Amino acid sequence: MARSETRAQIVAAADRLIYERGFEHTSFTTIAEAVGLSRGNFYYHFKTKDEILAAVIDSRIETTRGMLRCWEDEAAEPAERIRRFIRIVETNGADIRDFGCPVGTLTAELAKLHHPSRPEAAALFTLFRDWLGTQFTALGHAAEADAMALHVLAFSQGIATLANAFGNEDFVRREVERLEAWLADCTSKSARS
Amino acid sequence: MARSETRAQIVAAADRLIYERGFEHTSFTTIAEAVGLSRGNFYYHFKTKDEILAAVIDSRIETTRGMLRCWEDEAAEPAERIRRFIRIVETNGADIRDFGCPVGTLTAELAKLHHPSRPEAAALFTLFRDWLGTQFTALGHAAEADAMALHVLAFSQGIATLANAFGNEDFVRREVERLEAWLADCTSKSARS
DNA sequence: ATCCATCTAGGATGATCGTCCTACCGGCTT
DNA sequence: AAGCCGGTAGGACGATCATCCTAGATGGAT
Repeated sequence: MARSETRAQIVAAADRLIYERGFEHTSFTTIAEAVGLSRGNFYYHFKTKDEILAAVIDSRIETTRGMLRCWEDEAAEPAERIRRFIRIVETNGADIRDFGCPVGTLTAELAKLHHPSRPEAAALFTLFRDWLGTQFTALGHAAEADAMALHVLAFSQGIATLANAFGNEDFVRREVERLEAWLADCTSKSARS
Repeated sequence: MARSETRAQIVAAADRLIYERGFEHTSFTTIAEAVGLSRGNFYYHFKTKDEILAAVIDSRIETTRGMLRCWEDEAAEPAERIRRFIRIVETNGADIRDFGCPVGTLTAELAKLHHPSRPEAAALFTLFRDWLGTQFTALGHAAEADAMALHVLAFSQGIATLANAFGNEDFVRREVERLEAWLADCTSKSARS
């Protein structure tokens, strides 16, 4: 198989495994078995475990960029775009209940490990933060756009954490509605002004 | 030294280490060095690593119970009690910026590990949930008390996660104010009815 | 058919992990 | 003084980890 193909397969498998089991608890052997390759062969594709992590984070950044672009294409209205973001916790409900938010849990783990890739993981948050900020600016809240973006981000993280802890889907819908109500309130204010 | 004393020392050291580095990344050796005991001596006090974790969680539950009782003693007003809870993210600001919320990060890690002590860790959340629910009931919101408790809990978790990711203290204060404003709105509603 | 670059398999290495065992020490009882 | 017992030290154990190396397989170009 071509080098890049195998690499992509490894990254895809590692991505999922790191999400499900955490970075530290994901071993070379586990990834190798998932891809169907021999353990020793990894050195040819990735020299260190940290290199795999970096590739996974890069891949996630690329995927996220694509998702944001997709939301921009599908929805012209900034408020509707933000709603797309808010609803991921429902869309990916099952995964979040089982494994939490991929971004939040990875960032938290890397922080505890003092891992060099921690800033890159946090950059995933920044991606959402900036994109949401752009949408709030478009809604006419330029001055508070970043604060509002962080609010939406934080709220979503909280929902994900508790959904994972309690496994309660009623709660998720309720909090999503609460956040959407807050958003509707924001847009009505911007329409008035 | 008496058995119970050493045990308490081990639990205290393990508690802190598990918070700072995560459960999996905290080894027997690390805890032993922190307490100043020999590695092998642990078997006398704790037969397995999971046993230490269970003891740490029990200790945290007891500490939390004490903190909640303290808030009840210090503040007669339910709204003020809830505000005490909300402000932990500021009180423990430095720790949260470095290591996140002790409850949230531990629960998330144990979920990924499919660890048998996961329910016990989640019970820490339940402790706060029930206590907050009691306060909201006292405020006259019996019907939505649990939902409101979960909302406060989720909000706090979100703040903690992002504070850890971005290390931004302005954000923490802003979101705390937002949550306190929401709470003030709730109490004014209950006063009116 | 030969050759070379690409890719793979599988084992060796040293470190660290949780776990366990046994020899030891010091203070108390008798 | 003798003996016991709660507490300790330190090393051995097998497993697993990330990493590294080397021998072999594959397949297209010559």
